[in-house]
Amino acid sequence: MNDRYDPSIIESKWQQQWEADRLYQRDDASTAQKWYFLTMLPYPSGDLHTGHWYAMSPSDAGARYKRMNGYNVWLPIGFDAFGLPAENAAIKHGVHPHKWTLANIERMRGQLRKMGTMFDWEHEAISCLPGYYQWTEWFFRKFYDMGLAYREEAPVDFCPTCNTTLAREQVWGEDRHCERCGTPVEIRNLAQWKFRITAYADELLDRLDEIDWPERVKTMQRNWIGRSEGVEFEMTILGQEDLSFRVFTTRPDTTFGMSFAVLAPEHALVEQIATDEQEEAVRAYVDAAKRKSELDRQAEAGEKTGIFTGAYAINPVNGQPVPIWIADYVLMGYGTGAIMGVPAHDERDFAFARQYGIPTPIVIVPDEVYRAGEAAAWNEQAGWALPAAYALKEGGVMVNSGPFDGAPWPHSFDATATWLTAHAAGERKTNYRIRDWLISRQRMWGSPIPIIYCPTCGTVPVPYADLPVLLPEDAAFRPTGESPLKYHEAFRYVKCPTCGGDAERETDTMDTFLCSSWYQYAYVSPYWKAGEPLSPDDMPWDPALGQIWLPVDQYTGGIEHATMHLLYTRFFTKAMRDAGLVDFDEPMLRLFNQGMILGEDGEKMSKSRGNVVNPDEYVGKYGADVVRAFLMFIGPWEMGGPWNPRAIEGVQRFLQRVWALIVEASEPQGGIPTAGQIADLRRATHQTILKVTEDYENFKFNTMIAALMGFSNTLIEAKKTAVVGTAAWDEAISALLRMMAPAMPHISEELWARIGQPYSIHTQAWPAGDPALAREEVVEIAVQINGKVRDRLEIAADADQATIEAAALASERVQQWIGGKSVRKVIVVPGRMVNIVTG
RNA sequence: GGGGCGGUGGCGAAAUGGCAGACGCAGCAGACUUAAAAUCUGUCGGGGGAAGCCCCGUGUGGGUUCGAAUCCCACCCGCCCUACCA
Repeated sequence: MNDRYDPSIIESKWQQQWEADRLYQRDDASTAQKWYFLTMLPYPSGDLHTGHWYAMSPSDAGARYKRMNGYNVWLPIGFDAFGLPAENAAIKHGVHPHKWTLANIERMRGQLRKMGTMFDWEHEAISCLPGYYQWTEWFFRKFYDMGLAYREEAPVDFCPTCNTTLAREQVWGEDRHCERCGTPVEIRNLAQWKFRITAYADELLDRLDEIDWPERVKTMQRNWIGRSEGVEFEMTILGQEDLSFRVFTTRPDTTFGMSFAVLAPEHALVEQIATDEQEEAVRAYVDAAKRKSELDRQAEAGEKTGIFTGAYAINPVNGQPVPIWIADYVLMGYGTGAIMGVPAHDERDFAFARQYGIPTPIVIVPDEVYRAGEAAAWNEQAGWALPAAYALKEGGVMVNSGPFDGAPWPHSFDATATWLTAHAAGERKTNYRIRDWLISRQRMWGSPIPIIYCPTCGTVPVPYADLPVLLPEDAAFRPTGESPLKYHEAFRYVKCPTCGGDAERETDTMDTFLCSSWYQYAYVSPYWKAGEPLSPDDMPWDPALGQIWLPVDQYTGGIEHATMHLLYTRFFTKAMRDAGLVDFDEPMLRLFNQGMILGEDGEKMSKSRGNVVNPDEYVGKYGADVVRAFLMFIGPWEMGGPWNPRAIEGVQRFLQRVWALIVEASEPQGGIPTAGQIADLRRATHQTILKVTEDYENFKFNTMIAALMGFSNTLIEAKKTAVVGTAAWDEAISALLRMMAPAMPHISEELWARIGQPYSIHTQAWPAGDPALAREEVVEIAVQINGKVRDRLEIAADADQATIEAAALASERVQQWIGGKSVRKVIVVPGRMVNIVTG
């Protein structure tokens, strides 16, 4: 029998065995503590790539580790199966997206099985099947009833390549490009469906403090939500007291410093207030602003342009008139679309004032300056004062502000806010950067939006009992990328569910991020109530099972979803809670973001760079265990890093050595092992268990593998001695295999069987590390003189400080280095080192 | 412009206030072999020395400390996010 390590034989053998035994099937009856481990579901592009392996195999190891520690672990899998590539394939090859998608899924299932994960295939969910998307539609309908879904005509981002609108979160980068295809987006005015995610802005922000997520993601979400507290108040127009506009500011304490006001070009008041002399120029500016693309506006960020309207507004705090300008640096979409210009205390206003020679009175000075009575020196003639002024908030004091002079931050905010509330129709207001989630997509391959437009009844939601609105199976795809639904008469022209008259169906479909916003719930009981009529009182999953498994305990996935999927699914959960579907607030309690696996050249893998690593090739050559362990060994999981085709051989050698260690007979050793040999072996075993356990807990897979390599090297040495066959030896081998099991499930199962242990290693208990056995008896201590190592001492590990100090000073070498100098100080760190400081 | 992460041998990296470079890759030398592959053994940050050893070394410059890759300040470089949000 050829007894070399041959993964091609053992891996498929055990994969079949596990599946036949339903080893990883979810256990709903267990009394053990449940652990819902979720890794972001893949898009069925057709091939599992290295990135999937990098995300999934450590996740699987983490889940398996938890299982061996007594948890009732569930690791489900499914496919995010709606989306553009399927539609593009349909246009190109004439194959229906449904067929293309399911063929890809079939192929990827095979690849995923070869990874040797503990995925529970019996609860697989595919988002493009009617049994799944009936619930995606049901959620839309539910949110519509709750007032969380609404339709609005507004300027929106449109990707000309994908031929659809996008959510604000899906427009990336400086050039505002489409997150999927990279094309810069255009702005279009369209009637689109939106979800009122802004209704949860506060909660989405505040509950970030409650979840164990990476700070990085939390920061990104905080910035994205962008809450700012301020005051909105009214300004009237000089000579036209019936006209007014409102401005929003976070710095009411600077109102006395207002030297102009600005309206956004789209502001409704613009036409009314422009004076006759200025009217033409204002109209030209507004027209130019309209024509300017988002890109142009970006390109000239910093450079300010604007036009004077000829009108003046009254600053409510001092009754002074200030010129009203139009400028495109003020955005209609944020706040009120109008601002007060305080150039001395706002960088943007300053740039604008500079451009047009507007005065910049200083109204806030540093506390020290005020107390020293030097506030007068801080005026706009002093060039140094202005740059120092605009960042002033904390530690600033109001000056040149009438009755408020001397008010410090934050009292200055409160006092002026109160005054503006009483005297300028003001109110405290919180503004957010986050916008409502635009969910309409002008594409066919997504969940239909269950809405019917009736000339008589208006917008009518599809009745719950009529869900789901099914996608047609005979859609004709157009090379232009236009949605076939628009041209599908049977789909589009329907009777109104209310009046029975002729009506039209909404032909836009929903953003596929809706599908993934609730997939962790869909896994609980996939395709729940498929084929049955639905009602508003339904649950989208079996509530008894949901009680057991929800919410997700550990989530893993890439950082790229920080302000998309991870925000949307949090919103969904809060809306679901308010609909009475769940009784918790957050969908995923812990999150870990793995890094990105790069090509050999250290660059992102891409076909155009030609640096794509095909995992199948390496799995064929080395086996899944080697590929898994190698990906974990590369470096810290959160860091990612380049693929190195040579380094993988080191991991292969490691597994081959472990194989030989256990399978090959040892040279018979005469004699009996010494107590010291046994103690050394057990110490190595328990030290490794403690280290490896800690590393699995913290997802530090790279040092976990390194520790196992070190331990196996120790055992290979020990195999040459008489310890082989002792209880300590058996303990070591058993522990080694169980520690390898989560990361390298096949080889450990095979070797476990070969040493005669009961199937399966994956249902065994995790080895317990004993700190007493792991403790060193004798340690080497470095002796430093003035911080430089001059000697090393072997000393009992439990020696006290005095003993260590005496031993160090007794050393001849140490005395030589001290020379005649006096010892000023001796620092002893037990078990580590001594530092002798001489004078 | 703002925010975040990072910079350690030829390479991937350990070490997060206590002996820098664990573990692995590559390299070098050797064993086995007719030879090669595979495997095994040794070596492997730089400089000096016959050697015991000594000096230098974690992007750069300062600082705190008995002691700094680790903490603080300033700067340089790389990557990611964000961008006129009042």
